[in-house]
Parts: sequence; C-alpha cells; structure tokens
Amino acid sequence: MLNMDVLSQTFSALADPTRRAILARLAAGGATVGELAEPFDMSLPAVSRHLKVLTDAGLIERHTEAQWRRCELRGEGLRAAADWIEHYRRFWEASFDRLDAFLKDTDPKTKKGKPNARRKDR
Amino acid sequence: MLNMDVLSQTFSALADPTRRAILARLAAGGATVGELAEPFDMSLPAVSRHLKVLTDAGLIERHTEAQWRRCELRGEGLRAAADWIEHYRRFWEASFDRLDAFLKDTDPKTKKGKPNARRKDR
DNA sequence: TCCATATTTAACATGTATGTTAAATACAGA
DNA sequence: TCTGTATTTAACATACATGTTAAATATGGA
Repeated sequence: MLNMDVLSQTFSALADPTRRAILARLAAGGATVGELAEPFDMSLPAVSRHLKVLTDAGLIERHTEAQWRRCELRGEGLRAAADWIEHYRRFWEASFDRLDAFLKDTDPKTKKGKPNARRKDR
Repeated sequence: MLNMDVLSQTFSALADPTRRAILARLAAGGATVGELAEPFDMSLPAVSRHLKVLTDAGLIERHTEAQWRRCELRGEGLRAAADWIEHYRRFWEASFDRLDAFLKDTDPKTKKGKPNARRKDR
C-alpha cells in the first residue's frame, strides 16, 4: 500500500500476529530470513512477504550478507504509533475513583461537597 | 473478525484513518452516529460499519438514547496495544541517540532541524 | 396508527491481504 | 563454470475490508 499514511501503515503492519512475533524475535537480535521463518508453520515466501510489509512500514531493516539477508529491528518505525497511542493514555489510566469523583462533582443532582472556605463563625 | 487475537483486532482497528479520526473526535466527548459521520465524505452505513469495528475492538461503547446511539471512547481498549508497543520503547529511544550522534559526527553544518523524511504520507 | 428521524442490515462491487507452489535470482565455494 | 543454499518473484486461490445504494428496523411524537 504505497499511498497509505504512516500511522495506518504502521498499525496495519502490527495487526498480524506473525509479524509481531517476528518483531519480538528481532528484539533479541538480528536474524536471517530462514531463521525468522523457522518457528512458523508457513512457507518461506509467506514469511518473506511479511518481512516486506515490515520493511515497507519502516519497522525493520535488511542488509545483505553473502547470500543471507540479515534483518534487524528498526525501533524508530514505532515512534509515531507510540506517540499517537500515548495521547490517549489518560483515557485508560483515569482511575475509577477519579471518574467517580468527577461525575459526582459535576452532576447537578448531587450536592457538591466542595469545601469552599471553611466558614468561620463570627 | 471474531476469532482474532486482541492485539491484532486493536491494531487492525487503528489502521484506518477514518477510525482514528473518530476516536480523536470522541476524545473530546461522546457523540451520536450522525454527528460522527458528518465530517466524512462517506455514506452513513460506511461510518456505521467503522463504528462496529471500533466497538468489536473494545475501543468505543455505545448506549441507546431514544433513537440515537451515543458513542463514547473506551480508553481501556487501548491498554494492551499501548503496553505492547511500550516494550519496544528502548529501541526507538536508542535509535534516536544513535541518529543524533551520527548527525553531529558527520554533518559539518550541524543542522538542528530533525531530518524527518516524511515517507508515504497522503 | 402513521410519519419522520436515526441507524443498521442486505446485497453487491472492488481492491487488498495472505497463503500456496513453482520458477527465478543472487551469492559462495568446489 | 557448475552446484547448493538463501531468498524473492510470479501466478494463482481465497478470504477479508471497505465502499455503495436500497431496504429494514427502532424510537418518539402528531
């Protein structure tokens, strides 16, 4: 998909368990195509195409070593996706307590127990 | 699809710019299907299906209000994807350090702007 | 009940994704 | 140069994704 925006291409590449497994393997160090293909019950051409998807998405790099193509993780390719998802962090980190407090604080039916100025008797 | 692992389903849902735009809109507050569809040059059934994808992925919630379906962001649905990607953080932070060192070492002008070649952006 | 509004489902078209096997390509070494 | 190993490309099959329009469903109100 050549006319795809960066985020779509990244998330799309990550949306396949085989490709995520390949990235996990590469997190432990570089590997050749054959080494990467070994654990999968899948033909070599199929793995080769997964690697092409990862390469096009900028998630791995390949350089030729004799007749092997050594693959390496390219972490930079994950940055945009990480940044995108990070913007939503507050939506899953907000504790239920905070949400609960917020609702109680804003719901007109509930008395707002905001401790205004503690009123001193005069 | 229903027999898809959670991460694949999440990343797959995020791999579409329309759906990401919908999530961005919902980050500002709940909205009905019609409201969500309005900015898109796309039929209502198409948006409805995007919402189904997001719902199935656990990224939004919908509750019926009269004849409207109000949609809300469900941040919890992003947690697993965020956790997954976070495991790789060191790989892009490390690569940034390398790039930075490389540029300082090799560029006589020592330009300050980041040389982000924006690839495949539409 | 009947109608308007909001949304989903059905039926369909089309392009993309992912797997297969067979052939092609690239390189190292005898 | 010939051969074996590593990997990719070609040709094909099939399933999924995503858009369309038309019909169906659900709710509220005259």
